[in-house]
Amino acid sequence: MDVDDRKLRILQAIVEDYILSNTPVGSRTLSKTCGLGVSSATIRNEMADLTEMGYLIQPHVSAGRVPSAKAYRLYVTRLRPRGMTEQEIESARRAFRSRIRDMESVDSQGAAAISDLTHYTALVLTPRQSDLKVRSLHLIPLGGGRALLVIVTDSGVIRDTSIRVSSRLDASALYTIGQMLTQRMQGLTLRQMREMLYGYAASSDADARVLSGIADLAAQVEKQTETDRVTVGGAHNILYYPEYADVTAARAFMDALEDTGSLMHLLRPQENGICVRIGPETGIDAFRDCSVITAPYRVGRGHTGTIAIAGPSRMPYARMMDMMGMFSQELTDALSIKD
Amino acid sequence: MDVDDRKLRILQAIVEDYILSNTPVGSRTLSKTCGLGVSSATIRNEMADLTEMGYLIQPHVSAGRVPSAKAYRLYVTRLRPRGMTEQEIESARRAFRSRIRDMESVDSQGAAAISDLTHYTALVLTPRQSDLKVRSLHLIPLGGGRALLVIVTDSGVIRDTSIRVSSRLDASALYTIGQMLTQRMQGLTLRQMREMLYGYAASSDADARVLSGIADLAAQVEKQTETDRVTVGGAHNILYYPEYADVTAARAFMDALEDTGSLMHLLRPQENGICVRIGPETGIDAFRDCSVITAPYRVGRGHTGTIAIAGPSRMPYARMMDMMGMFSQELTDALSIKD
DNA sequence: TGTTAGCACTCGATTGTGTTGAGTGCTAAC
DNA sequence: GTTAGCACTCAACACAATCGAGTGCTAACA
Repeated sequence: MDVDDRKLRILQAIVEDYILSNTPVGSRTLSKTCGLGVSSATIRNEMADLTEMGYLIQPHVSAGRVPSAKAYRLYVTRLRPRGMTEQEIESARRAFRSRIRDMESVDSQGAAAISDLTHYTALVLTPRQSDLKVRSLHLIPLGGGRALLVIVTDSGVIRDTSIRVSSRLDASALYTIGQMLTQRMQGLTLRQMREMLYGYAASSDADARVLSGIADLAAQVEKQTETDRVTVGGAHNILYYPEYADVTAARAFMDALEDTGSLMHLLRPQENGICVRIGPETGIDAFRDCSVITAPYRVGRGHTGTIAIAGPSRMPYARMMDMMGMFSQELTDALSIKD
Repeated sequence: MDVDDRKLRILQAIVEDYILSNTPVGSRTLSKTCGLGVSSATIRNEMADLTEMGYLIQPHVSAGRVPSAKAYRLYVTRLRPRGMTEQEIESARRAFRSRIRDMESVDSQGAAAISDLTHYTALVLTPRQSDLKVRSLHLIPLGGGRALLVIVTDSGVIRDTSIRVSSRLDASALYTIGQMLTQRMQGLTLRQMREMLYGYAASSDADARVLSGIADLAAQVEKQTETDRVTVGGAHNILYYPEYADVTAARAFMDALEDTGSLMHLLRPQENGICVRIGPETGIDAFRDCSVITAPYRVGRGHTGTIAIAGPSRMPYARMMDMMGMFSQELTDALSIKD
């Protein structure tokens, strides 16, 4: 048995009805709305086929049908109707732009903006940065034997940490040390730099000793750059979906959001742009009835992060994919250095 | 009628039983647990009195009694038993310390740590910073006509923003400008500095023009320093309390957390250290059945922020107050500059 | 005067029983 | 292949019955 055109149209009508109503769709209503001009009995026959093929699920015998994950998958890949209009996208774009003014905290601001604009839970994977190339290093005196280390990389992303230094060093001394460090480290990746710093710390090199906490520094750099980071925003949005009227369901969802390990796996950058994972495709048990739409964004040259939204599988996929595409564009734009 | 010693003991037993069980407390169980050696009938008489006085609430005629906000208030002010042991505090302290390594993002890290350690929702009010005094200013080249502005203040808090500069300026030129700016601005408050910057932008002063986006800069400084910020962490924790088994309740709570205006009012620093607001005392309608414990923390000299936890009024007050005291100490410690 | 045993009473929670109605599957006719 | 007709199913709802924890009150007691 294959999915002919009529079955496809019926399936589409069911999916779209269910996305709006969140109630099982019956043959009667369907015969009116799907526009095929056939009776409910015919629809019933088709629906029985679609159920047998695994596209529809019957909660119980006298209820209508609910789309399965397989149905959504078909819906997303073979059908893709009604995305957002150009105007809708533009107005969302403006709203998004106004919310990511500062590049520094793109993760938290981005997650907040994305969740607010989509009404889903937003995820932002900030990529590991140990492959970024060092452009320059700067030391700024904070007083009290501490200095702020600012690392400028080729992607414009800035890492800053406060480190301990000898309190004898004044502003200009620190400036000079910064210049010296820049000279030595320029062009290295952050990982290479870290290793070089560990090397200095091990040797009792005269230059090394000017920074009393140089091993500390290397460790800090490692900590901040070696791991990906996942930021979650708008988790509470799911409470507004009737799917999560049961608190235990909501709890399971939120607990899954705390498991950064599996989230990272889920958000691992994909080659192929915007990517939809439906239900079991997410690989996360608590997301069995959820869908996740991911989109990459580029930071500088080639380093990619991921943004995502997560919500009930009953999701207006086309619209959300348009949204995610726009977010991805905007972030990449905002984070690229123009020079 | 006044609250004599026996009434007090009964009230205490009820509050403590209810905090643990979250079910209305009956006279029968109470006569066994409160250790007064009187029968349930006697207890019933006392409970009737306490109900009349407004300390207890009867959900319905055949249920036990539930403490009112007034009862919790009495419990917190007149009785205060069983806080945390020295060991418990020390072990929590160690856990907390290990989680606020970086001073930079004390708000988000602090909120996360506090909510994890208390299992309540954590709030952090980062104080307005426009009264902080400028210690030094630094400009770091980012390439592409942008520079990072770092402002070091007397409390060691650093604000950094990326601003637009003339692309002709190289690292050393920016360093010199930074020194110059430091000379002029040192000792001013951030607010005064902002006004001076606006002044520069208005005049066509030669010095002003080196920074092409000087008005932009002033606006940024204003935006980042003029407003208090509230950071929320662990909002999902409330889903674990049976009080919020109903999603609408959980939703109301989370919505209240989005209303930064009233939260700020709630978190406005208090003179008197750790402060407990019970139910209506919070002044927030959605927190009618919640309690909020706030504690101040000091940033540098005199500028205070606030940390808080929010959760069901049924809360182990003494333990939580001990916790908050410890957090407050630790944060103040971590944020004070030793020089 | 305070305490206690006894007892009738209340009312939420639980369980059980119809009733309803949306929606199905099947069959026979078109 | 399509459709009308019809028996059937089963969640949802409403309603009644039962249960029991806990009360308030009264009368007896120390």
